Amino acid sequence: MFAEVIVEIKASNTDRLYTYKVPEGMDLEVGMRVLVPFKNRLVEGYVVSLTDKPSYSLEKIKSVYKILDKYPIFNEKMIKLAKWMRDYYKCYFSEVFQTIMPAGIDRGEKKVKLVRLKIEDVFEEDFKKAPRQYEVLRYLKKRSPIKLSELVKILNTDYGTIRALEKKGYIEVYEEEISRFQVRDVEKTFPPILTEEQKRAVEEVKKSIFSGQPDAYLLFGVTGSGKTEVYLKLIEETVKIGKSAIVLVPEIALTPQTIERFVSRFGNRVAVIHSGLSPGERFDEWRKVKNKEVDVVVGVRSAVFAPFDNLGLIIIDEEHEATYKQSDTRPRYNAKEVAEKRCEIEKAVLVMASATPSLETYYKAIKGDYKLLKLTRRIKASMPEIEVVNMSDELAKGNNSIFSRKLFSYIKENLKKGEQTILFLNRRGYSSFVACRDCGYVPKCPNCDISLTYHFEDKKLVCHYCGYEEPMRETCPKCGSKRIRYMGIGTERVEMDIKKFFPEARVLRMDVDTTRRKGSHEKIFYEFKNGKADILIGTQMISKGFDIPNVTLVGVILADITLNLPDFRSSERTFQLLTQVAGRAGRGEKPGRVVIQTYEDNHYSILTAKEQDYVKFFREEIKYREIFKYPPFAHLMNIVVSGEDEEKVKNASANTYLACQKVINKLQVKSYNKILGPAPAPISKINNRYRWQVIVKSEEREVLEEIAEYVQNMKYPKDIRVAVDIDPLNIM
DNA sequence: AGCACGCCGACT
DNA sequence: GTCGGCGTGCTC
Repeated sequence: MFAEVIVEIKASNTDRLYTYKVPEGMDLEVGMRVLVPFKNRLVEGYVVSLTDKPSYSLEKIKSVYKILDKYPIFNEKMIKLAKWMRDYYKCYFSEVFQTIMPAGIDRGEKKVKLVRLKIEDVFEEDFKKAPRQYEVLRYLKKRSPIKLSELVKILNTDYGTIRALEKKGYIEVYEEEISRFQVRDVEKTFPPILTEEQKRAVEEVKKSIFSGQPDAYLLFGVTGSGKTEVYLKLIEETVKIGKSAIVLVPEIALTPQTIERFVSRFGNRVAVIHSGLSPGERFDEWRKVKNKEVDVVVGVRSAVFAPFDNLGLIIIDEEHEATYKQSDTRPRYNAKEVAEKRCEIEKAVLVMASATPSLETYYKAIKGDYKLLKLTRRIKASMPEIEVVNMSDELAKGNNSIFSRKLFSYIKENLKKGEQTILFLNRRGYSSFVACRDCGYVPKCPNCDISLTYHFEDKKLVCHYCGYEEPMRETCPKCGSKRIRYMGIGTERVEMDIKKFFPEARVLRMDVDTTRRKGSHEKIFYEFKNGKADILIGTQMISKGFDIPNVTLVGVILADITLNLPDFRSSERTFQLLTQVAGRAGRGEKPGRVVIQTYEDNHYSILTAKEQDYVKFFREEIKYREIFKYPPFAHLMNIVVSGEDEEKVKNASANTYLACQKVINKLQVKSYNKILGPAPAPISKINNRYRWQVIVKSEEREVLEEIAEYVQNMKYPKDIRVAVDIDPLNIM
């Protein structure tokens, strides 16, 4: 018997199958990890298939050295998915396997040290000089075995004492595997009665689930229309026929409140995967799935690889969210595409859901590639009233505060009525940059090409890219002037101004700076939900999953921040963000209102968000996409060349450009294509590395794949790095 | 002649 | 990725 193995080496010329002999008596299975001799050392590898006839000259074939797993970690379907990912994202097999493998697998099962009494007959006189040891033995007579850590804690003794007893042979210290599985203690809830719309959606998808037809749906439902309830019902149906379900949720929406909804319905049959898990905990959740202890996984991007072998349903909540795309590490995959492929392989049903679908998804839905389901009405409440305020008018009327008169009076009213307010601003810190009024000097990060953001609380200037910090000086370091101007606003500034104008208000702020510590996110959320504060100020982390009935006012402090980013998706992002934030208002009995402050009150993103008309936004935006050949009418590829020597980076990116052209000429591409650049990336230096980029547009993804393959195998100077992202969601 | 260094290719 | 082979060029 021979094993075809992918070796754990990240290089293009080793990214293929190697054949090894399976020694007599070795119980090797497909999907296991092995240690194999490679050249003159041992490397880790993944067994992809077993065969009788080797595809390599027999005399050169070596033998598998060792099996690393007790059971296979990938099944045939996952290996098929891995192959697809390798071709589709143009990366190495080993990178895919590493991605779909649970982090922490080598940590193995968690072990606990236990202490057991070996000799029952213990005489006090033997321990005249060691009373503490005697104490331990006396306790063990009552309770044995016991956890070592517990014993030490209870008797307030030390490990030396234990070791001494072990040496004398009175006790034994041994290890035992434990599962970190804790039984959750939650009240079970029962499904509410569904609305007609919800029922219709459920019935439709149910048909596909039952028939095993790998259909893909877009569930297009306005905020507050009860999408989660549809998920829960569909999962219930899936589990009923003995299959399992995966629910993908964006990180920021994976709040305790969301988890609770799933857990209260499915109890302990749910595993949760979020980014806060340690590798060991991650592995535990993975193992629960493997051991069939759960039927449902709720989790972030990587949960799409949950090792179910009877998958029936994948749900992607907030389908439009960019977090589903892995942009920093290879493979630069999109969990949405992977889910679609996995469903195809497993004959499972895919349900993508959003109140503001991505242009690509909605386009496919109306073309018929996805089945479109709609939820048009809110369950409890009506849609909130949205007003747009032009901030230049405010300025013209002599109001130079960051609050319009309208928003100001609404906040005041809400405080009086005891109702809650959410203020949204998608930028943290106090001011986005500072400038000297006299010489115009703007402090910049020495490592990155970006101005420093002023953080008032710790009186620091901070780089939001590399984390560089320096103290805020009172005088301009260049000309010594004391007249410093604070440009642009952040959440910290909003908080300060609210406290200034409404000293009686209880205020909370939620952004990266206030949620750095574990659990602080939950803490702030519950404090606000339980009415311990009147106003919550935050960045986009407050735009999702917040279902708080007493919130009747939402203020968008400045919508233009997202609108003016140098990215063709900025209109879409703005519309989505505004709709999502607005959706936080008036979710209970009381009606909600929303005030959007902006300098561009005629922009269609803002106008359609005000009207809460997604379709209208879509029709407007799709026109631009077609004219400028952006997705969904073409695919993009971003190639970022970086290095410490700017000249070398510039040269390398020029060569990259030529290579792109060469491939396109060689392929004789007739469809639309365009190579943009080379040009410095929008942030032209990060962490002392200069960055240049080449962007390629093509109607055919295959063209981009060819280029990606070619460029990634090109020879570059050794300090130059090239990062290729096909179908990027972010081209900064 | 002896060796440091960098490039290239192979690895089952 | 990593090791060894080999050519180049410098030093003893």
